[in-house]
Amino acid sequence: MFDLEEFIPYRLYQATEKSSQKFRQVYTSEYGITRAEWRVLFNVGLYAPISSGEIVERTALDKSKISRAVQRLVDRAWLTRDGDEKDRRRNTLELTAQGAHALASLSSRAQEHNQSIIDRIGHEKARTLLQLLREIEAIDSAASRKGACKPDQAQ
Amino acid sequence: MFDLEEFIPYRLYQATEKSSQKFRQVYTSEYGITRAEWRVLFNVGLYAPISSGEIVERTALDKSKISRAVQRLVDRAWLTRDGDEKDRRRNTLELTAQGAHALASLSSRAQEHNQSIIDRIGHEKARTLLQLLREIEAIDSAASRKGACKPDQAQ
DNA sequence: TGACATTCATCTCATTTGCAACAGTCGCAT
DNA sequence: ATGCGACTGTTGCAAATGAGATGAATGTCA
Repeated sequence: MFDLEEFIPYRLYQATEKSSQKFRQVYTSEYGITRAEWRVLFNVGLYAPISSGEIVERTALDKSKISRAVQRLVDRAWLTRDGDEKDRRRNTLELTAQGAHALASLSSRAQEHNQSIIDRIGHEKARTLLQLLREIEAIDSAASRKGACKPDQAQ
Repeated sequence: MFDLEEFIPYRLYQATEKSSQKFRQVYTSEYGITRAEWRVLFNVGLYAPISSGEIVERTALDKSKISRAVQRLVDRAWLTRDGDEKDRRRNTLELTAQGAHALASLSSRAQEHNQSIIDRIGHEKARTLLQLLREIEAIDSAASRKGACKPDQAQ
């Protein structure tokens, strides 16, 4: 009989939720942003100048979700969104000073949070886990598909 | 500097989405159910008779989400929902024959899907991964909290 | 017993979400 | 240049969602 407890996507989901809980408290309660906004902020911080579409690829979130998250961050003056000069369909996103400050603060909290997880399970195990997760992510979704695979989820 | 790529909750989220993509196609396109409904179905299959509240605890999904998922499955005649005789606030959920049939079918698909992941990364690595995920899940969220941690998430 | 807090599930309502449709832009063959 | 398909990001809309309120059942304790 099939055992739900051994079903890898299920275990991954549960571990994701558990490991995210506290940090979600931080960015929702203290900073008033959503997970999508947090994703966008971090990605702009690391890869700016970057377009919305590139963030969609990196995060595998729906493009409309990214579009609206970007809009809210621009409204909050954490990001600037300028038209790309070479391709005017695209946006170019960058941090404002205020956004950079918020990101620095959140980064620090994320670092603490990550360290507490690593401390909990041990450094070696954490390294192993990250490596395994990268292998899971590398699964080629093009294999044996009937149609295109959609990102994001209803849950 | 903080590295998003090494942030365990982020890697977990990405791996979860990637590993769930194809199977989500199965239960959404072919069976027309949501992730929450799938969770409920499996949990009732494994632990029936079970109440809505117990599923909330097991899945860490929001109680209203579970309530509505149960409602839809009852409407679809995959579940029965009877009042508990000893505590009439509670529900007792069980599969109908039709629900059991759907679950058996979905289980088989889930088994295939899980096996394809295991084949991809290797049996030993899969075992290691599951063990590590269980350790992550076991993180005690009671440590150093200010308020209660909420389950589930936005987005 | 009676008063009152707690628990369970559902429901309400404002907000968020995913999907599809859309407008604007580009690449490229003609 | 022109037509046309592919792409980028936004928006409309129905459906899903989360937080808190509600109603009913139970527990607690004097």
